[in-house]
Amino acid sequence: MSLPHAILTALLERPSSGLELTRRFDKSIGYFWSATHQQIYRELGKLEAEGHIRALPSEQPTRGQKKSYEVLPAGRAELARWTAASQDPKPHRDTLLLRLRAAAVVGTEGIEADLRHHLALHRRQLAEYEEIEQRDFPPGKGGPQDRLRHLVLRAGIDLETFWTQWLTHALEEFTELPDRDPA
Amino acid sequence: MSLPHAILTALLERPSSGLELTRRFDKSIGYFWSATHQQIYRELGKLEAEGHIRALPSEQPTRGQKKSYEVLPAGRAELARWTAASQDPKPHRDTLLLRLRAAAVVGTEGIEADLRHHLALHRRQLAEYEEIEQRDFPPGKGGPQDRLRHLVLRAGIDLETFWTQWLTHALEEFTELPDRDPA
DNA sequence: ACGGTTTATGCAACTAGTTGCACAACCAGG
DNA sequence: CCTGGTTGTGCAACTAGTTGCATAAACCGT
Repeated sequence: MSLPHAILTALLERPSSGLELTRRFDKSIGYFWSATHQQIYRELGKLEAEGHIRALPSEQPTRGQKKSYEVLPAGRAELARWTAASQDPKPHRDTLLLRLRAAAVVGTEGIEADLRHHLALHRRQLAEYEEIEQRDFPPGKGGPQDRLRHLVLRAGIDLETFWTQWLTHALEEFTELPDRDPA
Repeated sequence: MSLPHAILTALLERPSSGLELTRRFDKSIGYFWSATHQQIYRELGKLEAEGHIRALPSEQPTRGQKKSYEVLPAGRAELARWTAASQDPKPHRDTLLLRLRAAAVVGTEGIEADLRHHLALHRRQLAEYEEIEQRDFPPGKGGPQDRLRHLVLRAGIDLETFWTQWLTHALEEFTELPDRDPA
């Protein structure tokens, strides 16, 4: 039940069309809640039907015509309600760790290359986050809103840092491992 | 497409019935790939139909009768194939970070209590992992299989460590925050 | 031998997310 | 002007995971 609230947050930050939202998800909110454009369009339809958002009345659009949305008071209220309500953390899932565990049983064939691949991706993401931090959060100032957003970004940075370190360590272990199949 | 492979791994480690699997998922594999008993039963049915596993022929069971499964060669081969094949990491989703971002727009009401709740859960999980580490991975020895499994456990420990630190830091920030609504 | 609890398996319906494709408008270049 | 790429919206079908419930046997006290 998070996607509609992710969209409400994004729309409160700035009213947008479906595609604009999709792009903004790709490089901001999507870092911790990704969504495809189809999910977003479907959800926009629902939110509009529920009276949480409305299309900006600039022109009446048809297919292929841009359509922007803004949040209505009911939508803001719903977002505030959801934000304040406590939620149990969903168990997280990680395919790579699963594969490593499987590798302990059926052999490590092929995994090392993939560890390198993941390492490269995490390094790239880390660099991107750090760039954003330098651009958007210069040291020492910013109101409460900025403090919160910075906190979220820090989580991203620290997570990526963790993964690059862990993957580096894992690769070191691999070089020490006898490379025969343990099965 | 990970659940069947998680099950194959678990069954290779030890043949089990559906409920035994469910319990083992709750306190081992489920740490990074959780599943409910319904998912597991459904998947066991599919895996059996595909010839990847078979019911141990101890007795012919009906409803309410324990039924254990073991992995067939075809199942082991499939697991090896899947383990070796490279996969793109799935984007991860985190409701708490999303809520924090929403809080920057609609106010921080109620979130602080939940941060404390999450902190408690992560601390508990961390303690559990560390207990497992002491019990199952005494320093200095172990074959390649143990090295790999320890590596996976380390990822869990380091992740929980990260979260406890980040949440602690976040709570500190909160005490410094003016507690009025930024909206 | 009965009734209640626990153990164990399973179906059905639902919710969320993904994939593949269709289609309209709009914008260049020849 | 028409053709082919890009932008933007959207439907339909599929896959994965969750929730709620049904059912059967086993075990246990009285």
